[in-house]
Amino acid sequence: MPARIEDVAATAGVSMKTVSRVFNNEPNVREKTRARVEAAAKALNYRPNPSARGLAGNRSYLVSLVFDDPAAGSSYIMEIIVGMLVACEQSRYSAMLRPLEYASADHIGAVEDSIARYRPDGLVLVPPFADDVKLLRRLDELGVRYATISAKAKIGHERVGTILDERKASAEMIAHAVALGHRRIGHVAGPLPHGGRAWRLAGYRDGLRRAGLPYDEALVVDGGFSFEAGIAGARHLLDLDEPPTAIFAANDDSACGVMHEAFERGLAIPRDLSVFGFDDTPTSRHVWPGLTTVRQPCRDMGRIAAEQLLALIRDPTAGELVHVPYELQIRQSSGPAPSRPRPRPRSRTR
Amino acid sequence: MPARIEDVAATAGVSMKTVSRVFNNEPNVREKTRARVEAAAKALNYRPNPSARGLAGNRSYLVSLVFDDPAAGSSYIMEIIVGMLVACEQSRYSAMLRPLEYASADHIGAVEDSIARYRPDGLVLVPPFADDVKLLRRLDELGVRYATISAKAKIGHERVGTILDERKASAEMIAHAVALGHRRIGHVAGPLPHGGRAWRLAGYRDGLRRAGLPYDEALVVDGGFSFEAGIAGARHLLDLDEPPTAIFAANDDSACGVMHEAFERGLAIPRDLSVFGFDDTPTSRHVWPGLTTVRQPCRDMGRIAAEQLLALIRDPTAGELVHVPYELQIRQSSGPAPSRPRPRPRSRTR
DNA sequence: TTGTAGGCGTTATCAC
DNA sequence: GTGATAACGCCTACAA
Repeated sequence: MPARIEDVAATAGVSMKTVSRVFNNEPNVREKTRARVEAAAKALNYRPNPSARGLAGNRSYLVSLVFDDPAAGSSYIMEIIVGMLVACEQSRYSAMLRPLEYASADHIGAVEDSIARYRPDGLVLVPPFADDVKLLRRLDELGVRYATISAKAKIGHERVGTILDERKASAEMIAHAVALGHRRIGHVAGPLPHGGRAWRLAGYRDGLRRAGLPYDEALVVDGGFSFEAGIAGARHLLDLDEPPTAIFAANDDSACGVMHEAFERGLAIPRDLSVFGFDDTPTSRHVWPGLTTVRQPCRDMGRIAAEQLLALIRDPTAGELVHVPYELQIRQSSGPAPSRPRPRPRSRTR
Repeated sequence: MPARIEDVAATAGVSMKTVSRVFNNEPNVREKTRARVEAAAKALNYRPNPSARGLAGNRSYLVSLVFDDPAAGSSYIMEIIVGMLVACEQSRYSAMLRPLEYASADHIGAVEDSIARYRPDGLVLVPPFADDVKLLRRLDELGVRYATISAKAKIGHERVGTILDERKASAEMIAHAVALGHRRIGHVAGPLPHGGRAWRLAGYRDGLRRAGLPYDEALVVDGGFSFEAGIAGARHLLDLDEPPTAIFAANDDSACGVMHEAFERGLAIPRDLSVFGFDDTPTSRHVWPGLTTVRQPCRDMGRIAAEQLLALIRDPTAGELVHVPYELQIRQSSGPAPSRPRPRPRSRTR
């Protein structure tokens, strides 16, 4: 029922190929012809049939975002995909979501399977997939194009995508804490297989070192990116004989867990404890007090990664790794270090 | 490079059509033949080419989720789409996201445009699109199939999808407040064009009526679904000569705004003010105290809506509107009404 | 600068 | 139950 390229050609009085040229921005079309074709297309409300285009061109005009399923629901992923959609729109591509279980026995097989099924022209990978050397190597073998969104190019496999220097951002966050007078700063680290963990932890250590503060292993607790991990981490740290006056959590969800546990103990934030997060999720603005955290420009990252990927798809030598800026969001969860030892925990205030 | 249906046919010693029949679960294939085909397909790692399938079958095997762009980032949308993906996976469909601006001059045109461009076999609509009579009528005219996710079938246009009785849920929430002794209950209503507003407001009124409490217009403030709207709404309500002892916000984001404003004024929750939300976003668990709210099974809703839509696509007489259950999540933001008048606001406690 | 022929990999039609 | 053949709508290659 919809108009076909043939109809447009007939209306414009040109061949199908000319219409095709116009729609694909190919050269060798006289301006006047181009205008005539465009008018005809508009009159007929012509849109190229994506399936036909894909079949004939041996492409799917599809890029997929590969991420860890448990992260579904996070605003991070949503922002990335919306950014990707922006980039895709302009290139007549579409974007699809592939939540896969990174922890599963054969996550690389799952990625391959997804590729075989949907035949995307390329992938956008976020951590932990973006940090997985084996996966990247396999994709290279298969000749599958991909863009990575990550904290650092680790292995030279990453060719295009975005990089946000999480290590530097974390160090800056620690510097902020130090400037507020904090000397004992705890860290609830990210989950083990996740790239974010290493860089944020490294930045934490950098920050301490630069401030001339010792690195105390007792102040670092293995955590995770979840609210519950934050609670557990805070319990551990606040139960220490000499608890920290500030806690840097590896992401906002776990930072919220830290705040939660502090409140449960009757601690006031930031009077008794300062808390820092990472990601700047909507939640970080919505909690009280507002959470001091690191903003990542997720939507831009998604857009840029897709743009670079599309460039790479067009031309295998094109595209680059783009550094994107982070931004400290100083809110009310961070304040001066208590001058005196913290008061004994009061009973719950509810 | 990947195996084609022809290769599978040759390997299995049957015709292409027979392979096609096997892959599409069509009848008239002997069990033994089917097994042979499946073995051949497995050996060759054959996957049907989606573009070719779409072109030949005059379908796209694609459903798209239409939602209001500003809602991007909300976990609500993310959960819906993940649910849709589950349903799609099984039917060899894929799902795509279409964030559109509902407030734009011609949002119906935008939907039509999106359909023309991507040719989905069907749409899943969430509010406010799902509540838009004009849009639904237009889609019917165009013969476009759709499923709605909404609070109530309003107009008979909705044929398949999910319904969650937000009115009843809201009334129940008010009943909960009343049971805690609250008599003056404020409401920060949702945004005007949004279906959610009307049903949640109606439920609020139902709840009051059933408790024998008067409906006081002064206690209802036009709000929105944003954190900022919650702040503004709370300011208004808490500035009243006789402020409410409980506030029911139309969603969790605005409820967080209410909590924020209460804290800014030095009020303790729930001692001085009880707060209720709607949606059960991750944030509602992460704030302190935890927000009492209404859980919607978003992932199920997405899955069911997609399932019903796919059924409708297969058979125009199939599919139905499925009622899905809500669930009150009683957390710590709701507590007994203060027996005495609220103490005068203290200075900020930070 | 423009046009023609053939094929992409599947499904639909209809015959056997 | 099974198979041959013609679409499906576009793009690539080559020709003019």
